[in-house]
Amino acid sequence: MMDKRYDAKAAEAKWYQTWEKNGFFHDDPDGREPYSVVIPPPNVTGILHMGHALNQTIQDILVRWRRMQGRNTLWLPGTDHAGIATQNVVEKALKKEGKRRQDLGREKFLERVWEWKRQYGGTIVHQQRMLGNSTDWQRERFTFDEGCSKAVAKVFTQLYDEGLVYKGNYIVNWCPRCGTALANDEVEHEENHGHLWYVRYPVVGSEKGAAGEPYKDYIMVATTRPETLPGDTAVAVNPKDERYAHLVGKTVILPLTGREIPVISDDYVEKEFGTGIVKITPAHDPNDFLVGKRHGLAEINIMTDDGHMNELAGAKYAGMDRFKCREALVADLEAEGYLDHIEDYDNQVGHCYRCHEVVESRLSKQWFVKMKPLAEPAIAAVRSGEVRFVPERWSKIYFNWMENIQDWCISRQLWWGHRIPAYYFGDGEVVVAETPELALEKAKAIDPNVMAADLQQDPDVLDTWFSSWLWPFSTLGWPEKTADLDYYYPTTDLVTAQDIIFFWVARMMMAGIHFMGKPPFRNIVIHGIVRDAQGRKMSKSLGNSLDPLELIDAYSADALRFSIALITSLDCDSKVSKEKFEIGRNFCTKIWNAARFMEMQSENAAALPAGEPYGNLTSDEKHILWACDKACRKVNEILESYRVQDGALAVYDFFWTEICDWYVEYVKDSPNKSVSLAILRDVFWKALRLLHPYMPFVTEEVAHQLGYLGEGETIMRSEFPRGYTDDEKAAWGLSQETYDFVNAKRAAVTAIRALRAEYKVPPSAFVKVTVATDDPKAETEAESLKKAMRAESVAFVPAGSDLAMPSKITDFGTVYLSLEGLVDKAAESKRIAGELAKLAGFIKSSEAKLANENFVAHAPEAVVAEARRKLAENKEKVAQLEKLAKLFA
RNA sequence: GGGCUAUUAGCUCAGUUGGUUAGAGCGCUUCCUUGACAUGGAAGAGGUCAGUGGUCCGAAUCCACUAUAGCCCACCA
Repeated sequence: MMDKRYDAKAAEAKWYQTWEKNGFFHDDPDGREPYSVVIPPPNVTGILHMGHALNQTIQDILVRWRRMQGRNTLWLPGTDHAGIATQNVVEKALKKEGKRRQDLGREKFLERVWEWKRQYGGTIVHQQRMLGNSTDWQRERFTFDEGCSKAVAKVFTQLYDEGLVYKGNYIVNWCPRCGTALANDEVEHEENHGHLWYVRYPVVGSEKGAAGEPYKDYIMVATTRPETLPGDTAVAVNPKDERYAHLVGKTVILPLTGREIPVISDDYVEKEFGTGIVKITPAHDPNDFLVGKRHGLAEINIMTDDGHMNELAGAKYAGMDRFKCREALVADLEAEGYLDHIEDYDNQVGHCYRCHEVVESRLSKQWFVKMKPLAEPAIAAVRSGEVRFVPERWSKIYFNWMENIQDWCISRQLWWGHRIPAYYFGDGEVVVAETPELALEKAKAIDPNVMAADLQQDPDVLDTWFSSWLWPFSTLGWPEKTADLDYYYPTTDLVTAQDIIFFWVARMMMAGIHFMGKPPFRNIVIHGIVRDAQGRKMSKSLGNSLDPLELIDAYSADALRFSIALITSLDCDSKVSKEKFEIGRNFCTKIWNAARFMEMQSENAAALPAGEPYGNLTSDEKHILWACDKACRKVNEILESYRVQDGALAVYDFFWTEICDWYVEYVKDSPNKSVSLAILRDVFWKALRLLHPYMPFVTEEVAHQLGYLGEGETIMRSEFPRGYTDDEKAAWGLSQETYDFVNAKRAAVTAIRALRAEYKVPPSAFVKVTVATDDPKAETEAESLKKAMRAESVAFVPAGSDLAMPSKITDFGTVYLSLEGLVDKAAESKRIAGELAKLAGFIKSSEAKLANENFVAHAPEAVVAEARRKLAENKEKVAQLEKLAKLFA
């Protein structure tokens, strides 16, 4: 006996264990068509959030569906070592002990990180199991495991040998808190309410003025960053700016320092902005850096790597925090009469995407990847359609970025990450090799006397994304030639949110094509971001996050998954609130109760072999089989185009409306119960399998409870329903016509129920019903109509008959509710008048349409025919209603 | 500054190549507890599809402009 209530927690724990233990998530390469997906690896420091839940639910739906279709399926899980994020977490822990990473030293610190990973790194991996992910845990990978690390070293070396990796002294984004360089896209720009300081730079040779105005002749410079002033090596004007043409070539005095700097002209300067004169600080601004290169200016670095001023900023400011220095320096400028005035000014300021510290532009030696040569074939692969974005519009954004791609700064001044395989020796010689041994070989080729101990490995590590961009093939064994790599690469689908198209998707495209010769996936499926009910991004600081684990606890994983699928649109972001997950929970309950009904009825179900013709079927039986066939085809078709939401709707409607609301109600009073139940069993089993990708646990549990599956079997490897064959449909006498006939019958039932409600007939009361119709089939439905309408009797009279009783006109015929003296003539007359008015409107519009020659000539035949039919039908309805109206007048 | 997207019922959203009288869930109204299920059932109310103009026999759907909202990219100090 099934329990009255479904115990989701017990079922979910039990089935996940069973699936994993029996290896149901695992396939080995074979002769079948593969379907492979790699999971976007979450940070090893991460905890499961709604974004993961959305992303992974979509993937698991696709994966389970394909697996049930018989494809050899791989969904590869894993985590990302997340350089900065993880290092920050461990450093924070150290801080509590009053230590810094420098106190431990590199090796000890890395031991601590690995220790941390062993202890806490499994959190998210455990949480993913709660979702029901059918990921192949036997193939779980980590971006910092041995295999991935080999791949990283190999890739770096190869790119270096090809001249695509180079080291250069460039201005980079620098996070003073993390103490490392950041790539451009690791910087988040935020609106900042700041100021524009107007500072006077005296022209050399001008006379000293009165107090408060030290020099008579000066030029005025506007800046948002006064603290960088000690690093200025020029001021610049636009070459076309006539106001300042006379100044170019002259020299001005840098306030507070007394240093003399030239006035130069450069197109970069906007005449309209500020005063039209810019201070140039090549070591602390990316634009100024380029201007400096063009004009051969000195680069003066005035800051330390932790955001303090150094001695080059001047003795007074050395050691000062950069923002403290700004205040101090502005105060000094004012005191000395250099500050003209201050304006409020809003601009965008870059922040570290990890710790949110204000990013500093800073000159330093870093490693870069030349991206243009890698980007070109990656652009071509999408242009040619070899790789497809779903929805397609994301390709535009991809092209836009790829066509304006900048070189990628890949070195990070961290300890946690893949160490750069570059080795220095002798007098600035460098070799790059996959291992220290190979490096030594290369070094010996340059200088035979070099010993292993002479080689100094580059202290920096690589950007985390430098391992993630290899994920689709490094996880399959590359650079080894493995069977997995051969079979599962390229992967089929990549499912991810829009926010990592640049970080990750675009770079995987480049690496895949460059190292494997083929793009890493065929379809890139981009879904929206989960937002709160107000449309805000979910974040810890706002406290508006929903915790998927809490939702699973409250409603079950199936409920979470189904609700997410139902509210997800690939085209836009989804707003969610806790109540939305009740939909899934309620659906779960509905499935459970429908299953209980079947169990209770099971003794009535004769053992009819599935697939055999059932003999003479009633119209309701044909109807459910036809609806089931439609649902199966529809769901397959929908999932083929990744419309996970539409699939959920289709199966929800089929299960709830068709099976539960109508067919189960029919079965209760069916004249030949054993056949009706056998059909229900068949249809129910198909419905369970259609639902399984969305709600894996409850479907598995019910499938076993109802005996569809035996010990050791699983729904996740049973066949995904494709609908009935033409032979079956013919044998059972299914047709669109029968289907429509039953829909009409339902309309008649609904009409009587509405009349009962209007006339307040108690639900317990039996009524007399008369149906006016000429359809000879109608009479065969008398029994089922009686039950559904709760009628004492159903009589049939010819169409066009009119009785002085409340009635509604339906596709089935006109249904009359016999009330024997209870008829409210006035109310009925009013209702009829209302209906007539409505019909008059319809008739008018369809007459106008049919009178239009162009409509008849251009519209598809079916549409015109339908319009004609509808018009005739409405006219008939009007005639009938007018007769009735007289009776109630 | 450049690019993208959205605007449909009180709320959240569907609406597949333009084609009958625009749908769902939640919420709301009325009624219904010995019935598989009140986490349920039945019947309802509720929309000039943001606005204006255009193309077309026909527009929620295609085009243009306007309004509003949001996102992404970008070096205006």
